[in-house]
Amino acid sequence: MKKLLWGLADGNNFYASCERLFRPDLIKKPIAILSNNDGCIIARSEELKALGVKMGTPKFKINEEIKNGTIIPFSSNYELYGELHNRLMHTLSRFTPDIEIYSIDESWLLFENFNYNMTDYAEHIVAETFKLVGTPISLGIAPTKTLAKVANKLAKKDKQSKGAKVLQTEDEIKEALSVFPVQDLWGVGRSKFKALTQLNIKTALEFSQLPGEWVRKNFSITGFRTWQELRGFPCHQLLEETSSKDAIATGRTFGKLLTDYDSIKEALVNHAVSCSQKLRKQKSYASYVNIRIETNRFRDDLPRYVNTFTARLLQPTNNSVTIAKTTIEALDKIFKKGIFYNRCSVTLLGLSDELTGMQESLFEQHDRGKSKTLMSILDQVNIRYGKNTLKIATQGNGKSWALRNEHQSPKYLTQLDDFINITLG
DNA sequence: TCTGGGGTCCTAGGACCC
DNA sequence: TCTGGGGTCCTAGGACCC
Repeated sequence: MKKLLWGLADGNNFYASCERLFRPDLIKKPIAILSNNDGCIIARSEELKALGVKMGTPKFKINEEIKNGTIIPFSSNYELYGELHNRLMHTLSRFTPDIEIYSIDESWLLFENFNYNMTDYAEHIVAETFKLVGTPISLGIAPTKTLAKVANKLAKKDKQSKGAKVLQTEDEIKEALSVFPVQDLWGVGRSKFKALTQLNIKTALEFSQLPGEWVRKNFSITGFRTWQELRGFPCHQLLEETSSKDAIATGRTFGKLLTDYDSIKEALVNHAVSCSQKLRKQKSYASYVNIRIETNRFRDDLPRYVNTFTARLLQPTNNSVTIAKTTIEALDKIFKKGIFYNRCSVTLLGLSDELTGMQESLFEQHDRGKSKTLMSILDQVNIRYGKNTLKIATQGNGKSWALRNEHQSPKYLTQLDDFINITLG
């Protein structure tokens, strides 16, 4: 019989660790990574957590601490995190052939018939990764993905654990689940937690001991999968890296409230262009463009307006100009005057693969070659000389809606000008 | 003054067909 | 006056994730 074990490896306070890698002076200091627009906190160093600052805290609530130097803020620097992510994943793939990248700082590792002492091996992976990449990780290993998540949290919590935890025997699993809060389980969100609280279910073990039929009936298929995985039956597989996305979205909150049509149009066109680039990168075509415009949901003093519109493209395309044009048409359907907007987004839907034969309408056939050449030149220039070197006319200059990021660190690994110079004396 | 962004999966219900 | 039933496909919206 095959022996399968799942590992979940994830970066400890990943964004904060990335920033700190280039600023050793910040070791042991509370670091806050801010969302786009410097809106709220999306990652914290251990020291910031210790201060009791919660995830998602709006930045203005820590302005005082930033000013007096207690908390060090960073605007998010996705180029830096992305590059360190690449190095992390590359390094982890040395330890098993079966790896699934799950997010910017997490990956699943599948160990099939590994005859090592898994605790030793897990500790080895953690130590080697830190040595080679420089950012610390934790690793949890168990018979299913859900249990590996549990093991990973225990590895993080237990300071004696060397960053690794393996749950293998029935007794080990039972003991771990008996003290694991049910709301911390992967797949249990606010709504399931509320339902479980009403049943007086507090631990993962108690949840796993509910009757299966009852769980299936009351918690839908996703809840049932969690239940099964807790009992050691794998429901989640390893997902292939090649699978394309089903939707591609770009959206941003504006730097300030906007009322004028032109600024919103400009922002939407930029999002449309950015979506189109992502679309071409995964080599697919979109059939629908969905746009959304809305007011600030926290401003009770202003009228609330949220509206979306989905426009069908005449035929599947990945041409930035066509998608931008359709985006503007969609805006014209839902734009209202006299409204204070604070965010807009574009989502491309109905994505189809380049390779799985598309129906071409007769009169557009000869345009497709031209469009492909134009888009490929656009992409090449922008990859080589930086984002938005070459733009389409309606993209504008971004001044009216640009976001704020006042605390951006250098792009140490991806911008030549930002590389650190080391002078050997 | 100031509250992120990009995804996936599931279900209910409407539209449409025969 | 009487007005089926079952299937599929699509979409909107909820829940959850990082």
